[in-house]
Amino acid sequence: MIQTTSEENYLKTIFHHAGLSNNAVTTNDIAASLGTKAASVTEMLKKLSAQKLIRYKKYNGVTLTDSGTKQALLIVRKHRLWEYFLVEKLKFSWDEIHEVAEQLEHIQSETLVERLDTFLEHPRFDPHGDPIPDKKGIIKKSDSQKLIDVTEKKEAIVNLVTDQPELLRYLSKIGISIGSKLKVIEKNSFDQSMLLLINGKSKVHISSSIANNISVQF
Amino acid sequence: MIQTTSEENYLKTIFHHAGLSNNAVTTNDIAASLGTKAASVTEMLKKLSAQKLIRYKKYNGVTLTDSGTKQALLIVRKHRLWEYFLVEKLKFSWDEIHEVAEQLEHIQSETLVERLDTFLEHPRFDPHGDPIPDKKGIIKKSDSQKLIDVTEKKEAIVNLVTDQPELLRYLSKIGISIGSKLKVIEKNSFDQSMLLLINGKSKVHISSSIANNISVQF
DNA sequence: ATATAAATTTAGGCAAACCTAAAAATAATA
DNA sequence: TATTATTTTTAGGTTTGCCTAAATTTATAT
Ligand SMILES: [Mn+2]
Ligand SMILES: [Mn+2]
Ligand SMILES: [Mn+2]
Ligand SMILES: [Mn+2]
Repeated sequence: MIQTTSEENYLKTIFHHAGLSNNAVTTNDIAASLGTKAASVTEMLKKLSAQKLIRYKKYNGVTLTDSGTKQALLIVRKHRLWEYFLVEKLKFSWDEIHEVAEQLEHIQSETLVERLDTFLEHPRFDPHGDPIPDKKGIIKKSDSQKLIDVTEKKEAIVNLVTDQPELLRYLSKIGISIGSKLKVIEKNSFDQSMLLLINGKSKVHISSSIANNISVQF
Repeated sequence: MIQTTSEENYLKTIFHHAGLSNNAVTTNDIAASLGTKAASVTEMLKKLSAQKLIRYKKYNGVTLTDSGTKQALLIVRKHRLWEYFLVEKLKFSWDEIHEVAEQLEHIQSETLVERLDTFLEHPRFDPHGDPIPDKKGIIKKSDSQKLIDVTEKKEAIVNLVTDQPELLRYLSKIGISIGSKLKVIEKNSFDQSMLLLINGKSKVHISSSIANNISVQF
């Protein structure tokens, strides 16, 4: 069965909130993410539940069924493939793409997704480092940790940042991108802010809320 | 002001029916094209008229205003650019693209259109030979005539076919594509059917309804 | 010129997706 | 535990874009 754009957005939001272990997601969280009101969410949950895309028990939050997860993964796949396309082929910068991908992810055509994937040579990560689910919905998660949790003073490589335009523009400004080498020079235990050495060159001080949105691997 | 997908489809339909001289288009024609009912069309015409995208006088059909024409041209531009992309980059065949382009043409992002156009190196015609309006909405129309009107027995080159999947598949089957060289060997004055020589090789008999959907130049 | 037919508009409804305000259930706190 | 606060659901509306059926206007044919 084909979903409406709105239904797809709800599925995707539930997926993002639930995390890999498919935790229950609350009505309010969904409303906040989608910029709608709780009453609207409740209505939609009933519809999705009737289609067996979610498990819904009044007042108990929702989880995705296998079918719902599959749908959500396909939308995420499309979103990330399009983001990759926009950056690699159309030369968009990483902070300009999310909005457009939000529209493109709803284009209905199985052929389109697969041919796009082929054209792009099966990319594994989108421009923010988020993994692109394969055709079967399989995501291989790389081992990375949040920069804020890094204690060692070894060199770390940026492999994931949060897809938020303002953050992304700020990171560009201070010279951080996917693949950047970071060394934590100093960590303020009071406010969790950090002094970083970026690519062995510039020293930059970042707040904890920035550090919380960057992940690295060693 | 931003139009809904539905409004955009109405504008585009009116544009296609009106032709270059912007003739008045009837309610019924619009309804037939869009697969809606006349009553629904009347309703939408009022909305478009209120936005000054069309000139509408009850019972008198509609014409596009300059603003409406501009909008319609942009949608046509997007449709054709995406069709070109699907064929040239994603290796779709010319009969598979219309449906997908119908969706893609409604993606809202000026930057996207312009970067796509640049990426594709400013194509002038879509895969069916339809001209792609430039950024300013200017279409350069090539001098071509319908195959059905060809009398001379000179060699003609196919430069435009109607974008209808079934027709396109049939043309592919008999070996006609954009750029094919055709010579009219025989013309039946009773049913307007023709015997063609295609690319100097195969002889094929086509009905008038096929000949009516192919245009050529000399 | 009338009568009939066709095209168009109006009237009244429906479904999707949103809303606000009120009611009900659950959670937190005194 | 009783009270208060928060979360969620229900009830009742709105807008968009569609529908059918009936009324109206315009076109066609006798
Ligand atoms: Mn994104
Ligand atoms: Mn992303
Ligand atoms: Mn087309
Ligand atoms: Mn075309």
